Amino acid sequence: MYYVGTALAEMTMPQISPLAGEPIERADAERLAGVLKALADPARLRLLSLIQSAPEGEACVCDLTAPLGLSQPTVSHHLRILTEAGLLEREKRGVWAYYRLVPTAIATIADLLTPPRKRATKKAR
Amino acid sequence: MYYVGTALAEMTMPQISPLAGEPIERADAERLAGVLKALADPARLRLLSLIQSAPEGEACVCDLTAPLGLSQPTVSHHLRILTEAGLLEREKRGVWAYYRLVPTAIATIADLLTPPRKRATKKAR
DNA sequence: TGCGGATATGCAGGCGGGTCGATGCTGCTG
DNA sequence: CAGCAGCATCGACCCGCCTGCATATCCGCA
Repeated sequence: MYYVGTALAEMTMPQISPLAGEPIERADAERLAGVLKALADPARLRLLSLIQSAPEGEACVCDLTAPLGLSQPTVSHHLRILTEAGLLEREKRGVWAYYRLVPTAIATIADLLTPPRKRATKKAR
Repeated sequence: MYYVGTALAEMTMPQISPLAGEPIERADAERLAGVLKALADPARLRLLSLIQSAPEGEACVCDLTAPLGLSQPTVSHHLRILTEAGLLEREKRGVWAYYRLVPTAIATIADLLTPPRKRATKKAR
């Protein structure tokens, strides 16, 4: 849950294909589980959704506390987890901290989950 | 974590597309989080992988305890969670209980996660 | 320089979850 | 019918996590 940010990257580089071909390795299972844990929370799913649908695709903490109905520290906590998981990126402009989705992060997770599809090593299409 | 099995079905019927267009609803977020919670565990990911790569695409508990290095009750516990989440189906033949993947369950989750696909909503950039 | 607003961090309480050992249940088999 | 093997359930322990309150930190502004 700490360097899972790198975990996502490490899983995309080599085509691990977790639920595809052969049994997944223990280390890979823990990495993927770490990223999924970051996703497996109602508040964090709503945060991702809110940020993604925000005007410029970005939002600061002060815009997110009210829709979620959670305290500011709690929202910051969730944003931290999502960022460390590699799903969000943070940019501080002045006093505000703007969060936006890491472009292909979620799609990468979806690909890792999607089973058969015949894992093409590079691009056979 | 109990009737999430139905939750998955309820989310596929209408195209909720959680992380797509507009902000996700609270109830939908909880349903999706429930299914993701079932996935967000190393042991359960390995179980899915082991079962999926088993000879006939099915496996009984006794085949799964050794590879996982977990006790039989713990394995049964995880299989129960996966089954209730709608990811596995159980068939009892004689003394053995055979588990297999629910055909499109994981792919459905992947689809729910996969973002807009350039849904012409508002964001024209 | 000092104040105020926006965030992040520390701390603590409460709850849910992963694990195991013991036990109950069911269906084979001798 | 008795014994046993495969599996599920129960109870308990412990750890991690979600949450809020209090506080610290950072930055802009007067």
